[in-house]
Amino acid sequence: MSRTTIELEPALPEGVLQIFATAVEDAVAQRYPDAAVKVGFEAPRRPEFGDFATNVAFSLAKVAKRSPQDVAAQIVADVRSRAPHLDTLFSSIEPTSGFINLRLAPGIWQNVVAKILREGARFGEFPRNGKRISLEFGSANPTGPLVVVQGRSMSLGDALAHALRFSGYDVFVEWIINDAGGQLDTLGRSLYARYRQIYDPTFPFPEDGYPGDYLRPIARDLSERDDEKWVDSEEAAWLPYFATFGRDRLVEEQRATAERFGVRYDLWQSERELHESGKIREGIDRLRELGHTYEDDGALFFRATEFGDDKDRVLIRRDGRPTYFAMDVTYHYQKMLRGDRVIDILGPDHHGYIGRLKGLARALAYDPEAVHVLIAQQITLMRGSEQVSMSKRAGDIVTLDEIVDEVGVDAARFFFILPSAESPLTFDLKLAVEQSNENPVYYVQYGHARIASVLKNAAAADIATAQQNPDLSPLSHAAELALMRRLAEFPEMVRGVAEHLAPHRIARYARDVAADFHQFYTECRILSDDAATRVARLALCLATKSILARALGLAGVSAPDSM
RNA sequence: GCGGUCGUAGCUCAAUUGGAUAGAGCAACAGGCUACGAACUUGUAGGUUGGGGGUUCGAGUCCCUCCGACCGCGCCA
Repeated sequence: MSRTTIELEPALPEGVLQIFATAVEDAVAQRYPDAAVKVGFEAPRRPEFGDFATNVAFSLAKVAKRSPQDVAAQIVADVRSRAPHLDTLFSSIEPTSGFINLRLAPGIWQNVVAKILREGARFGEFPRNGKRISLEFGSANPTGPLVVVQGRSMSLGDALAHALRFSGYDVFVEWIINDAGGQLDTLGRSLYARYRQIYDPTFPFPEDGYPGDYLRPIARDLSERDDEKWVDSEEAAWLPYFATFGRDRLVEEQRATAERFGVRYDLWQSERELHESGKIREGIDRLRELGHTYEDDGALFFRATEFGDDKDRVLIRRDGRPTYFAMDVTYHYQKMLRGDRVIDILGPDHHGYIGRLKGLARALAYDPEAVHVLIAQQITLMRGSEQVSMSKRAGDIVTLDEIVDEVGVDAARFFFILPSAESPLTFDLKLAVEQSNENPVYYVQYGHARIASVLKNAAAADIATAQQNPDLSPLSHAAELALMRRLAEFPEMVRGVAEHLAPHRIARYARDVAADFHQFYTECRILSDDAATRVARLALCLATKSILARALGLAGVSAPDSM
């Protein structure tokens, strides 16, 4: 395909497939007037079957009373005779065992490269669709440092947030601070014990207190500020003070860890604030208005059994205090008010909650299908072949900060989103520390750095031409076609992440792009003696670099020019 | 006991939501730099997708049933 043809007729894969689909529909309407078919395309798993395939012949086989193989062959023959110009758009159209396999002409893929170069970071971005999403992830109790589970939750959540924004949604990212109820008292008592131990090392630590050493520096700061002021006072006097002081410090540290991890939130919602501001009533009142509550034995119940739960749930205790569930009702009610969809990423111990939250959505007259709960499954930390103990009760926690110290943000974030959220993850610290090539982030980053290195060796004039006005027609080598085809998948990949809430696809896609580039690099000399080839390949490098950086960026991983 | 999630190569995980001969990485073995970064690449080997049954042109995917693992089931948070 000549260059002028490309400019006059910027045929992109989606458009070309649409043309083919229309041709097939016309042919089918002619031959089988009663059959209503929708022509869909999929990417075959095996590359020798081409770029795309359609399975229309299978659904027609019954109506046609013929084998799918015959139907497919007939359709291809019909389409060929009716639309001979298709030969300029496809390099092959073949019926194979019932499927119709399609291979696009190289010029179509070259057009995608040109589009990437033209649009840069905006390539594949969807227009704003006006839909709002409330997305919560990472949330932890304010009673200790963030650990590896929150690391995974944040990696998944932040990548998902990026993909959703890129797909046109307005995403509101939030964190709930569980700072109400008894656990904050436990925090206060634990912190108080650490404080007293500064003056008297034999001072007993509470049986159910939060072990580990992380409260000691906070206690030290407290003693520097207040000296021995609290040593002789009553618990009623010091408990609220210590609990609040501890919470503030720990939330501050959690926020710092999140920022270091590259994650920013639109809202840090304090549970206690929901209570104190009276907002806690709103969700409960809403349920009451809708007639889904009743009083029994002095307590207020939610009729959860009418919404699929196995038991009615208490909202207000006999003593008048609202339960955790009441807070959750209110919090989710607010999320439903500010989002057309609500997405929670929860820990593995909360998956009993999925049904309850969907039931709650129905009770609140909100579409349960618009509520999504993603469970970030368990992580097993290993050091070589030895499992790292992470018992919170025993106090031997491994903090997220320690992990980042060891392996860096890039490796941690990439590793955390590599498996799907529902799949348990085994994370070997020893291998990550060794920066062994088992850690796939280096593979992808190396691809990016390798391109940067080639560009450094290229002439500035060649790069300028490649960026601004390249003739891409020399790109026809198998490795070049495979790479171009991969780059073209980017928008569809991001859409898939958003639609299926599957951020792990970002990491796998980035790896695939890198693999296709490395193969291209091995098989094709970029800085060729032939000027036309050289400029075209430099253009392909620029497009690849842009897509790699974009994919890594979605995952929150840096794209270095050298490493 | 009830409910949820899951079970795929020796290990860690995919599989475009029902498509063709189930794919990658690591580990193992055998190859590839006098040229742009070998942190790369080519090939070989590795499987009854936990077992069995069903639905249909077609099942890792959907239904039933066993086996096994993890987890939830409080007027705790």
